[in-house]
Amino acid sequence: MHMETVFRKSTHGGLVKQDIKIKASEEGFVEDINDLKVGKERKSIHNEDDNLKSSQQKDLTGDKEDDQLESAKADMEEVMEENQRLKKHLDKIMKDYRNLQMQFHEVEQRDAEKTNTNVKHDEAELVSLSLGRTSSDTKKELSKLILSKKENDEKEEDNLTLALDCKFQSSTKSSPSNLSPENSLGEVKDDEKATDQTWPPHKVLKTMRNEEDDVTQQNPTKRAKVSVRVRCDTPTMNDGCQWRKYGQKIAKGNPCPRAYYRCTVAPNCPVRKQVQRCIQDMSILITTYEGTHNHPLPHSATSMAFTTSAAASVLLSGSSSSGSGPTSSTTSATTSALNYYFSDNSKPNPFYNLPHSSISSSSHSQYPTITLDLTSNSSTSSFPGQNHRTIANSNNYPSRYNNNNNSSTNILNFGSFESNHLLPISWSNRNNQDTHSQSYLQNNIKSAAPTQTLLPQDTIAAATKAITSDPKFQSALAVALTSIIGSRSGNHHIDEKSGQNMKVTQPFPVLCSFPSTSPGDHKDYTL
DNA sequence: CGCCTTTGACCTGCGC
DNA sequence: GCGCAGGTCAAAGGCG
Repeated sequence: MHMETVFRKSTHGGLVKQDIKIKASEEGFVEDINDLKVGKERKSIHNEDDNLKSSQQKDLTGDKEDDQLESAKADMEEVMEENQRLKKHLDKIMKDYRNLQMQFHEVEQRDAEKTNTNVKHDEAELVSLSLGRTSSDTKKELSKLILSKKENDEKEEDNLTLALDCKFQSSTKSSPSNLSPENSLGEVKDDEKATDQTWPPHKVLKTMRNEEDDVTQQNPTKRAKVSVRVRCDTPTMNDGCQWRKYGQKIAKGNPCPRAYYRCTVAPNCPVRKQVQRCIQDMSILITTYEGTHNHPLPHSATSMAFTTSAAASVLLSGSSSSGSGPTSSTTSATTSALNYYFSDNSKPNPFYNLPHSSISSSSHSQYPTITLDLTSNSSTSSFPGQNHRTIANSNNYPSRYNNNNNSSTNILNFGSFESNHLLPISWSNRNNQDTHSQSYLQNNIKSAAPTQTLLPQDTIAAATKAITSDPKFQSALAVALTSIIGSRSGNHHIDEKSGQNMKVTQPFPVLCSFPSTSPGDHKDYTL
């Protein structure tokens, strides 16, 4: 890995940054920040053109030429200063990258020692997480990082039962089903099938259907659920997939019926979702996804799938800290409640264009569940009485999603993010299937922001420090990085056989704002 | 006619 | 063992 910075001197002495690249191809990590070129360069060039013209009319205005020369010099200095700032920015990025790499190597070494003794035991415990990316050695290593970190977490917290197994299969071996971004939702290995599926004779049909689910057998005790809360006037949230309603129930505590949908994109797809109105706010639609698609996803569904898989990865990687009940960690300050910001730049969408959202997770129920709250705003909470400005338990959530009182479902809303840093994620509607919508995931964990004056700085610093020092946070971070890197490195063809255009034709600009341990010193990573 | 929704019955897990 | 609640099945009917 080395950084390559090329500065070219223009014919008029102006310093033009031609290209800045971080070459880390051996790690599969290539960063191109050509876009960092500042407008002042253009301004400089423009002024240099002016200088040319003025030189031709030298005999007319000598004083004017001097002024222009001085202004050009001033511009040059500005450009150089800007370049220095960019270099510092790059240095900071590289420094953090090296730190992560060093941590990775350390954990990898520890993992290698443990693997020999714990492989068989772990395989039965692990939840497969494949974020729908073609793999490279980098991702395998990163998955090892996540895995090993998870093992460390398990050692630290004996009660933990959830583990993470990122399976990045090689591009030559991966099947289309494994390329589905939603494949990360709590997939478990087949070896658990025998113990988990003991059907009575009258369940032959169900058994046959489960056997047809060739990709996965999902252990109901470990598969993750991803609940998405959005403001939506339509009966269901259009997430791009095709669903067939197979049931409806009045759940206790909520007069609004809960509808059960099954994915009909593929005949044997095990993915199901539940849709229910929030009792506290009928405009809020709660959609809970469960299971793993065993088929290529329509292009319009990949965004939501990616979002839910990322949320699930956060849940699975950080479930130990956010879990509730007897298995929950007591380190409530390190609760992995991250703040996800979504917006949509491809097409205005009243439902998805929600720049401020939050996620929370809980595992008090049978399945670990993560809730993506896309209804909340940093200034206006969708839940009466819920205060997002504090590190508060979201006990005002509907009881189904947060009926725990053990501080296990926390929301850390670290305030709003500057609008120019917001990068969008689009959950495409069927209406724009023909357009190449860009999917952006921005995973922001805020350390400090000007808008959070209501939150004591020491509280912010303590919480931020607790989170960033939490190995589970690092695991979640690694998962996010893995998915991001994978999405960029491959221009991945998710579905080539079916002819669907699943190719990500544009880069995947994701900006992660990683918190530092001191307020006001957060680092921005443009991936 | 095929697909989808509706809806009551049935199954299963869990708590008491 | 019983009751409750959640989840699923499948027949019936609607709709394009």
